[in-house]
Amino acid sequence: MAEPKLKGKQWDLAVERELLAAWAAEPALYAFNPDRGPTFVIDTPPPYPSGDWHPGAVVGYSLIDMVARAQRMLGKAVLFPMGLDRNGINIERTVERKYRKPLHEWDREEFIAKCREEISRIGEGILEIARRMGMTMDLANTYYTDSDAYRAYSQGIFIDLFNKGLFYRGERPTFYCVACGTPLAEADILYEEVPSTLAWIRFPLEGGGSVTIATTRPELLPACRAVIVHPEDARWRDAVGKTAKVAIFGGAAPVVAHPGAKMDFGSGAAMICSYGDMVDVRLFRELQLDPVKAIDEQGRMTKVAGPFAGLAVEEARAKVLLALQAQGLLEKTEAIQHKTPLCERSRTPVEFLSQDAWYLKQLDHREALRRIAHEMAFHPPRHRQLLLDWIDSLTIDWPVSRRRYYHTEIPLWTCKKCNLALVPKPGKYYRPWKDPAPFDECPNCAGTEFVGEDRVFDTWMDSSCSNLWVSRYRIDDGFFEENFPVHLRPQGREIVRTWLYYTTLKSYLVHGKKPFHDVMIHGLGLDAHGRAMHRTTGNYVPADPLIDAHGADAIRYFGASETGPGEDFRISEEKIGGARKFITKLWNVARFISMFPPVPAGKLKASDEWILAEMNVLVAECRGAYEDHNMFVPSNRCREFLWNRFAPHYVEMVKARAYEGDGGAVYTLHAVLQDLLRLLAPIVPFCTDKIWREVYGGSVHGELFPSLRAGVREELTKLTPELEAFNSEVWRLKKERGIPLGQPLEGLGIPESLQRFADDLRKMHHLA
RNA sequence: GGGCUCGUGGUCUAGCGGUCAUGACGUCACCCUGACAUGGUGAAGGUCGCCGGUUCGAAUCCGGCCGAGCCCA
Repeated sequence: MAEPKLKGKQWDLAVERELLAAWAAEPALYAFNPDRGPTFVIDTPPPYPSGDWHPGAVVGYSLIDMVARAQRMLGKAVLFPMGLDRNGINIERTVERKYRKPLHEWDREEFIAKCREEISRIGEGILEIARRMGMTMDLANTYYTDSDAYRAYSQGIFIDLFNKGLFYRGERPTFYCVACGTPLAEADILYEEVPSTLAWIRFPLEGGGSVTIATTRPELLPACRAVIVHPEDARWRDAVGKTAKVAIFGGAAPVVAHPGAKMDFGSGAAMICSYGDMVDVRLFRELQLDPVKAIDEQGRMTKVAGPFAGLAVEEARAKVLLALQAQGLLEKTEAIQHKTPLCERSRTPVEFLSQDAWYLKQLDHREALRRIAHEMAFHPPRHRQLLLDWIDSLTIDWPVSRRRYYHTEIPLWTCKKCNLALVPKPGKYYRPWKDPAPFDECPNCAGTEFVGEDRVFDTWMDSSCSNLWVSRYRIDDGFFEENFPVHLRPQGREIVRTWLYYTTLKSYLVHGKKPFHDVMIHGLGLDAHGRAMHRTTGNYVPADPLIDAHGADAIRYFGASETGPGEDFRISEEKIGGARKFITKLWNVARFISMFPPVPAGKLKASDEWILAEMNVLVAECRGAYEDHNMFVPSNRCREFLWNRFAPHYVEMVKARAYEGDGGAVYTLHAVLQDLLRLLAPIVPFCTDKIWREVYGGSVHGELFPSLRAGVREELTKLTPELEAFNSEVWRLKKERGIPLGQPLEGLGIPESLQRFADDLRKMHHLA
């Protein structure tokens, strides 16, 4: 009896480790090689290291790796870089917590050194997981956004845009996080329902009567400059046009009819303060009111709060309520759930403060950005809307300056004499808070003394350069010209409003062009109940144990097959286990075929031609899907083909011929197996390669996808339903009559339409 | 309150104008058939969210409603 070349009846996870070692010795298979064919550049998301890796992220990056592998097998020269985004508040908070010392109490130099130490310690873990998962990014040349080279690059882009007049310095209300001690952009804000107290406060009206406003921020009373009511609100119609006296603090506040007032919220009347929320900001501008700073950068009340000056916001709120009560101006309080803007990092409520900040103009460019959003091909197309929605909802320019340390410095100096802001030449890494000014004299006033900017960039200023960096803008002009726009931006749905948006903005400002030809948006990894997985929610499962238990291929196959492109997926160990079973099935089919040494094509019988015709259908479908960066279709179609068609029908039909060494059957079995392995190689690179190595030698990862076989009679696929129904009928009859499958069945004729398969069918079923 | 997306057997998922609605996981029954019991075969299980409309014909197109999620106010 023939011996199978594949040993073992199951897919052995230890093989994955062996293959990793083998692959490490064959880097040329995955390296960027322009001679291979047309270039395909991928702008891989640089993950932020944080100890371990979220299983959803592991699946996301696996999908990206499948795209890269698929493009290689379509004949492209794939540039698949890898970066780590290591700038930012996350690592700073880690250091602050570890040493129990807030940022602004540190010596800057010392703090930066601690951050670097910490991030280097935890940064490599992600790369190790990527390697373990069989991902083929260029890990050996990983770039770091906190390297001098990358920071110099990011600064260089800033300097270009600065010289184009796209940045301005402004003192205007912005989102401000007291805990982080820095202004924030709209993208850094999240909204959550927070339990709070709605206070109904009576303001006396000049000339008699009163108006009752409802607010969750009574401590802002000293900054109240107006009261608004809805124009159609009958309750307050008489108050409109009069002047109210602000409770306790006694300022004058005109009562204005404005559609921004919500009739069904609280009393229907709202106070307008500088600044409680975005509505306040807008109305101050609209009604040309003079803002008052009631809260300072430390989150304490300023002197305008009189007796409450120096108190923290929360404390002031409680004391103001008590004072109101004492004066009989508090009508009632109500416990409500209030959507509160929080800082995404610290999860504390943000304030609106007037602060000096550097802004990048974005509102002026919305029309162009919308156009560009339409020029890029989205996969899936409907996710373009996520970007469009965000563009439409912007209300302020992008404040890019932050008062933090472990970030890219803003490369600016200000002339001491005339206050002009000066940028140096691009190309070097500048640290204006410690470097001497790179100027001799001010071009404006010939002043010779300069003050270095001590603020840093929002980290998205760095990451939004990634597509320029990987397409070698300013590094290799020829390469850049050929490969910009970059071919593909793959990323998660949750960072459309940040990474994708900011990259689009930057690329437009730098070049006026779209940043990418294609954008692939994958879904989020949720827990088994469909909720987002967070450490804080307690439903977090790290990726490592999943990989150890089920193997990289099973997780990859799960990720490819579980949901369609762009859909969220629930991390389910049961489903990952199901993926493992598919791999074992593939293994065993290959194990069977491996008993027969490959032969040149002999005379093909109808069954052989039939399965090759079906294979053509599968190849066409899979190639089309891979070109569209769709892993769902090939993973599922290949499974259906293998498990429901090839194995039960074709393999069983030709078993007898195979054992006789028939050239038609053996040739076809190998042809189909080879095609299947090639079609599945991007998704399950471990088991397909192991089988290929054992049975055919070499690596499947050096192969191209199969093409359509010429001379195949496509019309044979029309017989598929009938053929499979006939087999099913035989199995059912034998079961009904209690006849073992190996025993003959009497009195069943083969239908006329299937006569061409008669020999194979008779042997398969032992038909009499 | 507005915008977007989604609602298909217990769970997840395909189909997106045309014969008895796809597959997986799970369930039940039987079976070791010369690759596989991490297997095979068979079976049960669905008013395709609800209500209207277009059409000879709708899960599939249109409108409304209900529900879920995300984003914004």
